[in-house]
Amino acid sequence: MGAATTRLQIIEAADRLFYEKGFEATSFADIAAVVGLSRGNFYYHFRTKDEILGAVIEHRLSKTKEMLDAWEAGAGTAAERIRSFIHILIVNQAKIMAYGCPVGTLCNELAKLDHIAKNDAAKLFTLFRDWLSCQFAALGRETDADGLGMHILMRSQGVAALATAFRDEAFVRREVEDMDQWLAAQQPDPISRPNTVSV
Amino acid sequence: MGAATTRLQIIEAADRLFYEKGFEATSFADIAAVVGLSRGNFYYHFRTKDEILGAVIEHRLSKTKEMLDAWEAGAGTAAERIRSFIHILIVNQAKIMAYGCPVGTLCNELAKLDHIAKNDAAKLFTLFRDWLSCQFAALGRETDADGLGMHILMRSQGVAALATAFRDEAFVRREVEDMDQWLAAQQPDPISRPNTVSV
DNA sequence: AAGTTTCTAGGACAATCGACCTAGGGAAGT
DNA sequence: ACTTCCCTAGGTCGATTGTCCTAGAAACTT
Repeated sequence: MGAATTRLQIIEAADRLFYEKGFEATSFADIAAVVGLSRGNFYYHFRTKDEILGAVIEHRLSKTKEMLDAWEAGAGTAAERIRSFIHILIVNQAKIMAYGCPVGTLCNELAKLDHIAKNDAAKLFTLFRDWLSCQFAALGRETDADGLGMHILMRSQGVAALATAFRDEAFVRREVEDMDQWLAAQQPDPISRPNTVSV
Repeated sequence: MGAATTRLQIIEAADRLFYEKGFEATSFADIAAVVGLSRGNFYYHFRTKDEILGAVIEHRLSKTKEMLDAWEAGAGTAAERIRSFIHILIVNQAKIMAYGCPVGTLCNELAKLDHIAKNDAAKLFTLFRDWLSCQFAALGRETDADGLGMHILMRSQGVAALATAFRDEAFVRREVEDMDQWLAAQQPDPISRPNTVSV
């Protein structure tokens, strides 16, 4: 088995464990046990825990970028793409109710630890933020696209947090529906329409 | 110095450290150092870490209950009381941007650890949930009071999560203002008005 | 086939963790 | 004065942590 394969296996195992157990609560031994490696061999691939964390964040960034690019390449409208984002809460409901949002919980843990990589983890949020901003701009809301994107991001974070605490499926469904309705009610910004722009 | 005093000092130190560093990342030694106790003496007051966690949660529950009761006893309207809750995000902005919401982050950590006390921590949310539900009922929204309360709770959780990740004061202000406007737009439920109730 | 690089296994390290024990200080009551 | 009991200090325990080292197997090159 190639080193690249083993490395990827380690990253994916660490990715899952960091999500399900938390970064600090996951030990070298935990990851090695999942992949089926000795702790010594493990050290060959990653020398420090921070190194694994960096690789996991990078891996998540590229996976997320891939997902967003795939949505972008799809045939739907900008509104449909935003709906795809909102409905992550439904698709991943079981995991979110058990462990929360992978991005939000990691950022929170690293913030508390005052970890060097806390800003890198926040880049995952920035990825979603910029993508959402793009979609709202495509919807004709160039003026407040970033604010609208942050609003959707904020709501999905809030739903995820309460879903973990209360484990209430009906609540998640209700709030997702409310977000859908909110999105449908968003109209193109009149200020940005060509005929109203002051030239 | 009385034992009760020492015990309270330990609880308050643990409360702060659990919030700022996280439950797992806080050690016996950390708490003892803050209070100025030896680890041995510490053991006299609390035998296990879970015992401290239980005391901290209980302490937070009673402090929160006290705060909500004080708001309830105040002279304002139900809408003003709800606004008091929303504006926690402004009052505690600095700490929230550094460490997130004390309730949300603790619930998340305990959920990941699958800790025995995770449901006890969630009771802190229930406290806010029930109180908010009461306020919306007093506002004339008996029918969907719980849903509206959960909505506000959800939003404040979302704002706290993104505030920690982005450290953007303007975002917090904007979203708090949006919540205020949303609240002001809530009208009494027509179904629950006496003249429309079917008797 | 020989040599060289890549990968793996398992042990060892100091440090820290939660947990536990015991000896003694000190105030209170008799 | 003396006993009793609440409180404190410091040491110790095994387990686990992240980190590191070395010997050897496996794979590739020539």
